[in-house]
Amino acid sequence: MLDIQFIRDHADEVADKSRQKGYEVDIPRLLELDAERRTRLTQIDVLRKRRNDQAAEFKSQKPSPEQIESGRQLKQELGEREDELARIEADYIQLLKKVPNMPTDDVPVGTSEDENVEVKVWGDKPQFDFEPKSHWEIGEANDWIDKGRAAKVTGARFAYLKGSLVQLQFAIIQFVLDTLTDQELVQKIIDENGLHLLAKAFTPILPPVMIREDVYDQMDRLEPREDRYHIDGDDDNLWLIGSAEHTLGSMYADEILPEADLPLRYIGYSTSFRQEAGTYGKDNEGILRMHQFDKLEMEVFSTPETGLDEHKLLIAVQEYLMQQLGIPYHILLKCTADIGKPNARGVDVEAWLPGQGKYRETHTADYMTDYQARRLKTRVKRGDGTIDLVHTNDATAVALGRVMIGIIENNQTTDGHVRVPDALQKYLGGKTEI
RNA sequence: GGAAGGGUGUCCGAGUGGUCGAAGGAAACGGUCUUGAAAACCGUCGUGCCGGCAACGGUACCGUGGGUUCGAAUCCCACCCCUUCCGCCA
Repeated sequence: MLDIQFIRDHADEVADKSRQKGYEVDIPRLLELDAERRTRLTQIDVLRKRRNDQAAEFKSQKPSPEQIESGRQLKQELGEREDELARIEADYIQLLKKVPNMPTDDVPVGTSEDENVEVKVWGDKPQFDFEPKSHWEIGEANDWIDKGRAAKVTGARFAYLKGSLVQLQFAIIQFVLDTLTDQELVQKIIDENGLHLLAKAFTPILPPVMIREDVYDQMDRLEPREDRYHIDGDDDNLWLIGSAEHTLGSMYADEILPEADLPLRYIGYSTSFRQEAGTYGKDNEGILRMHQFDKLEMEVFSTPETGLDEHKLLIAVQEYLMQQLGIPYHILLKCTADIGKPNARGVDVEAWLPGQGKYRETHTADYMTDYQARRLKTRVKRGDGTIDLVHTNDATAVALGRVMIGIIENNQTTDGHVRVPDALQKYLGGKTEI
């Protein structure tokens, strides 16, 4: 949610930028409701003061029947006014929640993901003296991926992963955890990128994979619901998370953190669940688009001043990991239409997939400024005693399925095996090929 | 699932109808003392909203929502969450 004071002060800008992000919000109507709400609130405060004064008077001397009657009338009027205000406020909040976060100045304006801007290309695309295969061809040949039996048991977009592919997944997990918990390495990445940040390692964390509806909504990630899985229960209102971000970013809701504790950097591991609504027929082969996939996710809580640098740190970590794994990639600065409602800035890393002959998204980095924190009420108490909303950042460290596709397709050998990236060999018992 | 207890400020914790935005303690911040530090002592010390240039004033908030009352942290109802014991169980 955006700060109403900011909207009052920058009404035109908010309307413009909301439109650029693809959200049509009636800002004049919102301001009208805001003004109405404030007028009513002032009137109600006057009535409340009268009630409080009266009550203070009655406590010292017994009220007469007439005084009790006037108090009763006051209560009734107050009740009516408060009901009116509640109705106005409900409309006001509903509209306020629709206003998206404002993009930072360097976010390109665009109307679809086609207008994302390529800002960097890394790595040489591998040259093969044979026709490169897709990951599903290699996966099936090696008995690593069984979608047929998964379809029987759970339906489309599920898979059994087997054998060496599973060991590869655990090797990547261990590699990433070792990397991000290494404070010296984090320091090195910060220094190399000229960031002004504390060298603090990431804390590994296993979050819940279910989330309460109210918290999901506060994170501003409940919509579109068609892409979420709801869990039916007698008295639970739980959803399956679509990303570890959902339960990581909300963990400090309603808390005021001491500034000395920041930044809080987490590396979470969890399964993610997505209905993939509206993707019928898209990416049906292989394991690129699944209803269920595992992911290592970074989440950072920071002061407002360091939020943007933390965002850049997360992108730098993504690059470091891809380079260590030797997967060619490029980076897209996402345009206004593609960054997402709570985002101020967003970047995608896309891996080169020789089997498909194109780049496909493997990572995303989202900078939310204080937009999520405002509704979650996650705040920081500064050294001088003032209270501010924290800034939140989340970013993929590794989406296991998609990164494994990158490894399989880029490192495939003539005889249909896969070369293990140097960085992972020690986690696979020294194996150089699977 | 059964039984009991409980949710109060950054934290711990008192408070069963008006004198309570809330005792006391801790932490934090400022100061005195000290060569310095610790200790001791003094002081400051919740958040949101509305109005105001500001000092400040008003109002709301004691898990959430409703109710009773002239008046609710305190009484009633519902819900959420936590703890303990029993049952079941990876």
